[in-house]
Amino acid sequence: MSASKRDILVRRAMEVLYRDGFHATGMDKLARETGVSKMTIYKHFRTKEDLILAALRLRDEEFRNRFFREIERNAATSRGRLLAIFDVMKNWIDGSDFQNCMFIKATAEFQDPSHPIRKASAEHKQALLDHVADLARQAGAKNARSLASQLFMLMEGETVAAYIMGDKGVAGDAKKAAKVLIDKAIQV
Amino acid sequence: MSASKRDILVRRAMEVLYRDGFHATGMDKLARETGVSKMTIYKHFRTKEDLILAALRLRDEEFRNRFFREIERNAATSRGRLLAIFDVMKNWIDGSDFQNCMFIKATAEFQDPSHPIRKASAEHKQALLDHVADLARQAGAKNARSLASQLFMLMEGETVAAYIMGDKGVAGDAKKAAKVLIDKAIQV
DNA sequence: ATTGATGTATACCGTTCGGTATATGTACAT
DNA sequence: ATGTACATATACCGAACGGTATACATCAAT
Repeated sequence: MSASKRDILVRRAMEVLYRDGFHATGMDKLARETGVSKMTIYKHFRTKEDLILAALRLRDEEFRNRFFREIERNAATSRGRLLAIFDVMKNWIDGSDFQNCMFIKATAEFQDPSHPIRKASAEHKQALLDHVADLARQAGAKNARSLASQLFMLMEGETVAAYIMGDKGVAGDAKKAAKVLIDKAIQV
Repeated sequence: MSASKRDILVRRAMEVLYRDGFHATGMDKLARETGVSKMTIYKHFRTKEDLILAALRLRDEEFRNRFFREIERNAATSRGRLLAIFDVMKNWIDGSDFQNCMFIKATAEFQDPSHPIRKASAEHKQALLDHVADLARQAGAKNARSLASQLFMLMEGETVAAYIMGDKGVAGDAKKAAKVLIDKAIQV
């Protein structure tokens, strides 16, 4: 199997796991939907858990890259980018492939905080938070870590609210709240 | 089986499902942990799904009651109660039995939005949001629905952030953000 | 003491779970 | 043409899944 075909396996597995859940998706279904036989899957991954971890790593990498590249495209200053977060959030939520955050889903399915899947999810969120904190620091916020934490919670809450209640335009309210919090933390 | 024993079954099932997840908890484990045999469980509930729904109904009722009773106990005015939400949130998160929101977990495990479990979860969140909106209206907020939506997202984000990252004192930041948003929406 | 009704424990149903042994393909070197 | 190395399809493993048939225990009425 070529290297690129292995990538296809992980990518398709990621899509199926994101769409259908982790426990609810069996290895037979993964083999069927990725077009790679179970035997071949197990050539590359020792266990289902290892495949899930590879899928999460791919998701983490792609999501963060796309997310922050989009933000940089939308605003030039650090302060502008803090607000642009919520434009990008809206685009994500409005997109047809939005199905909650994959890491929130993963965390909800695996109960042990020391489980590798839980650790990978925590690291993903920490990386997001750290990036927001960097922006806040660059923008000259009085308490950058606190502002970042506040905006981060808005992001997470917006994601969950949009998914559970079926949107209802929460994105607008999230951005309004973000603007108030940013203005308060970064006085001109 | 007495009526109260059925209540015990639902309560214990709720605790186990909340702790271990929905797909990861089989009927054998539920029988073992509730002390009620499978046969007897199926006398009262046609399917596992029906039992889950009963557990969610119990959780919804108890959580909302406790949550808002606690808020009323903590503040007298509507405006004070909007802020007190985040003290009660902190108490919940700091409690030893905090394991994320049961409805966020349920939503993460069941992918079909029209599934009864998803509907029950959406209704729970809608009821919470409505209550917050009532408080905002009573407090004389300029745009009560929008303020409620913003505070609601903070609540959800705080819950998820605390669970995924293992707290790290997000509650303090959530309350600070809430105060700013409330002050902005309710001018003295 | 015996009967009948009801509640429950046990053992089982077919299916699917994560994971593997094996047999068949297929491509290439000789 | 034939041997060889490797990818894959199939069929299978024991265990656990959601759900049920059945045998037994309990107790009230006679």
